[in-house]
Amino acid sequence: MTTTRDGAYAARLRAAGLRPTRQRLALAKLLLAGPNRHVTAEQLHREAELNGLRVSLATVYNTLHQFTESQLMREGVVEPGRVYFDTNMTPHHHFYNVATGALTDIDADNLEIRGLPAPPAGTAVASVDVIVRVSDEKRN
Amino acid sequence: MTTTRDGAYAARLRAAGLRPTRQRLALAKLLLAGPNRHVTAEQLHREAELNGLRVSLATVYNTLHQFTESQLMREGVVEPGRVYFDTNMTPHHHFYNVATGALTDIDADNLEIRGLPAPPAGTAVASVDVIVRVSDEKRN
DNA sequence: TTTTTAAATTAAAATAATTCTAAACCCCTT
DNA sequence: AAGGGGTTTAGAATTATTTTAATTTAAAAA
Repeated sequence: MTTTRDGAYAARLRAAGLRPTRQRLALAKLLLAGPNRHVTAEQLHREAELNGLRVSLATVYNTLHQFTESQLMREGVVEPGRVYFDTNMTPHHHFYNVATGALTDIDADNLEIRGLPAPPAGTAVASVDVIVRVSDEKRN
Repeated sequence: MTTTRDGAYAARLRAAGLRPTRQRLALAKLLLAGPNRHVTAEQLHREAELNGLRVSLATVYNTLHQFTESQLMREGVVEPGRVYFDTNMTPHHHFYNVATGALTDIDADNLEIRGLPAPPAGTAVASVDVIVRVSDEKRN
């Protein structure tokens, strides 16, 4: 009965077809425990090291991409050079604070976009991404 | 009366506070004559050379950024690594063909977004960007 | 268990996109 | 025509990311 002594994250990784290695498990825990987050590879790498995990940056990149392919998270850009990985897999959009770089989720459920023209001939809409750029108010 | 014998592009550059140098004039002509376009620095560089203009890639980057600062065009990203410069200065959004990379403008006038929540405390909306990802239809 | 195998990890090199540097150049004013 | 400061340029440097080739490790086979 001690055959499959496995954590919940290991199970999720296996379900995604990924072997639950030490580094993948640790990164999954950092990313997927607690609330949704937006991270860069560099940030996650630093965070991992602070938590005592020794991983190369290349592995962080690999892992983030694999997680993205496996639908455990998704990838996006808000402006040139600002790539982030997002653990929120529900349909949503973003507020993007141009001053701080902070991203805040906008639930797609309450958002309605009307007046969208037909997509170019021969194509069909796959997804819609809304980025609302915000800046500090009161500033003149 | 022959004092200001200047083309229309030279005038636009001057108005933007940019000296109408040979390369800036040539790039402005390539970019701003004809219909609106979406280009990468690399593309514009190649195009310039095909048209007999000798410019370094660094100058193309500089020029595109200067034009962007001067509101002659704007800059955007659709996915990591895909940065483009857009000569359409009217409020608009984009269809993005993920297969071909093609961008098509969506006039913002007819588009309505409702249900947007209040921006994070202390911030105000600066702009909204909608990217509609499309892919070839009929594909299964 | 031990062995085997294929996948995962790593450091380091490679690549891609963009920016910087310092020197040469050119637009404009005088 | 000349001078000066902005502009261009080749090439080096930087940043972010990917690849490589060797080493390690998880899982399957023996």
